[in-house]
Amino acid sequence: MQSLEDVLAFVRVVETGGFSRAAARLGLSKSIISRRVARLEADLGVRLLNRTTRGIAPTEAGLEFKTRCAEILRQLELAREAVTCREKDIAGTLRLSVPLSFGIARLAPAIAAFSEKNPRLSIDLSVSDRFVDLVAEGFDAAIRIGVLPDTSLMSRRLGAMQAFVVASPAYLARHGTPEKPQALTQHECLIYSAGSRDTWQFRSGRKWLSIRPQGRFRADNGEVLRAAALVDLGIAVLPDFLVEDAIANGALVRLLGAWPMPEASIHLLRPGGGAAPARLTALGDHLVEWFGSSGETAAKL
Amino acid sequence: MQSLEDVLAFVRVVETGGFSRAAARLGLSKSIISRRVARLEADLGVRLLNRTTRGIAPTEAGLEFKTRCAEILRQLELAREAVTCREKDIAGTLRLSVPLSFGIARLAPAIAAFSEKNPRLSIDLSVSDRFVDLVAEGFDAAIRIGVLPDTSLMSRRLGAMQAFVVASPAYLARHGTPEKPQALTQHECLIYSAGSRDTWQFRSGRKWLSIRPQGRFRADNGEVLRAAALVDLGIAVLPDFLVEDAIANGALVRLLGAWPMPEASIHLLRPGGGAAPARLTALGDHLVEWFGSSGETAAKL
DNA sequence: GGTCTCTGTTCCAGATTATGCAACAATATT
DNA sequence: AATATTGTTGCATAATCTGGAACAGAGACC
Repeated sequence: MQSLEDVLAFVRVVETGGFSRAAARLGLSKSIISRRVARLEADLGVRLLNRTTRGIAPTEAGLEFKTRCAEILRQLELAREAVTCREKDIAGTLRLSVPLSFGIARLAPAIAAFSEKNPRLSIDLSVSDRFVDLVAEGFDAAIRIGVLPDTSLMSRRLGAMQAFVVASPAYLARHGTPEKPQALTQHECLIYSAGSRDTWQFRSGRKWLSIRPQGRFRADNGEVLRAAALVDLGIAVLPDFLVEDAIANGALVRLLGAWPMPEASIHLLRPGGGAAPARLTALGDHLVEWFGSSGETAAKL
Repeated sequence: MQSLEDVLAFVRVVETGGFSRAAARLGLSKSIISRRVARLEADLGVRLLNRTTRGIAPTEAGLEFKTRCAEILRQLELAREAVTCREKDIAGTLRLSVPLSFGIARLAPAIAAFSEKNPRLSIDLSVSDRFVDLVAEGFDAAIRIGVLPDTSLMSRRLGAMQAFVVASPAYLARHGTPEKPQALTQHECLIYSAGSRDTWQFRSGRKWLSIRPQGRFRADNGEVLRAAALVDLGIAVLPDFLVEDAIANGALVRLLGAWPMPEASIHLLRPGGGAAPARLTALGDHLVEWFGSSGETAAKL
């Protein structure tokens, strides 16, 4: 395996017509250049240069090798430029994994707007509540809500999501309205079965209150729980983006407003270390801005 | 200036799918490979691979860089050939893809002998049952047994391999010895699950007899099937090179000798047209002679 | 002819880098 | 739970690289 430094030294010697000039060109001593070319000749088993004390002349083999290697060096530079320019360019393909309900309700418009702003970028969105292996499945990034699952991933906080306790007016008419969190244990609670926690958290002054919900209905999807609440089955804890409209139109009522629930952070996750590609940084910036304004909207409810 | 060693390490990592495999291929430790690729990424300022503890996946940039650099490495090899008159010389590097069990059991000694005869030649042997793309993965040639898969490759027949029906003496003592091929259906057959055929072929006079073997044990590797036969699990069809020793020492008995199975041809494949490089022609000559004499040996069993 | 300048080569000692082993954490498999 | 495999990193040793200096050969100039 020839060393590229040997090849470069040789090519420069032929181009400049001498070892000393090549050395000056490359900012090295002439002894290094002499040695590199000699090593290249030894590796190849071919004499590339005829030497006199007054200079050099390439052999026929040397001329051919120089021609080919100058092109190879050029191709290598093009390869380097291709990958470094790409990283600085908002182009190519961006593969994203996003949560199901959040992806449809909140992210689709955000990413559509981003895509419109960056027409040279293709976006491949995979919508799933399943935890994907970003590396093995070839994703550039994932958007995740709540607890971060894997510390080997690089994360950037995009904003927050607020959970509300809600029930239908008909349910409340029949069962009464809970006046404080502890009263929930006397109610039919609609339970999210994919959560990392089996308690509902409320802030009470400086403290956090944990309530273990009881109920006969469980589901691992927020939209299903919303549907259950809308048909009067019970009290649910649901993210803002799933209940904003129903609260606005009166189909659901927000409860226990004096006991706020914790916000869940929205994060952009990506594999590995080092600098993020430009297209990911741009997406992150765009989403921070998007959720920044949307987050304020939710807080006003 | 990227180092060619770094580039080569990276290209091999992508081709083999991992650092450890690339290290084995290049005969270096995995720590060197890890560091060379990391240095290449640092030099370029671009992440080329996403890493987990279980493996790697090239980034988009990584894929592009690999594609370009594989070509650059090839051009460099062509430059070398051009000046060393390699076409007429048995020197340089010969990259070969060979089947797993056959490569280990039969080819290694043949190629070791060839290498001894040609000390200026380096040999890079890749042992795999996977079908490789000779051109894309930079192989000079492949050795294949049986059906030829791709007519765009140039092939040269080196010899043949004979399959035998075998079982252990203990299995036969317990279950009896089949007197003709049809009796195999009453036996426990050990089935090769990676074959292109689910029948066993026997010559009966001028005709071919197909028997569909029945059995509870399947494997996609000949050595596994041999091991199963040695522990009395049943009757297997195995190539000569895997059972010669066991037949010679009585651990396995050859059955149904009067109904020969078809020979499988051994071929040397290489890409493209034109004249073969001298080193490939020499290898082919050497292997023809090697299998010629070995083929006779098998026929005597 | 003598001197100077330029060329490429090789020696030498110090600086720098490469190497493989081992340990480690993470993950998958049995 | 134990084992195997993956890729990363620390460490000590070995190997290689580097530039300056010395050298020989050649040409230009006075």
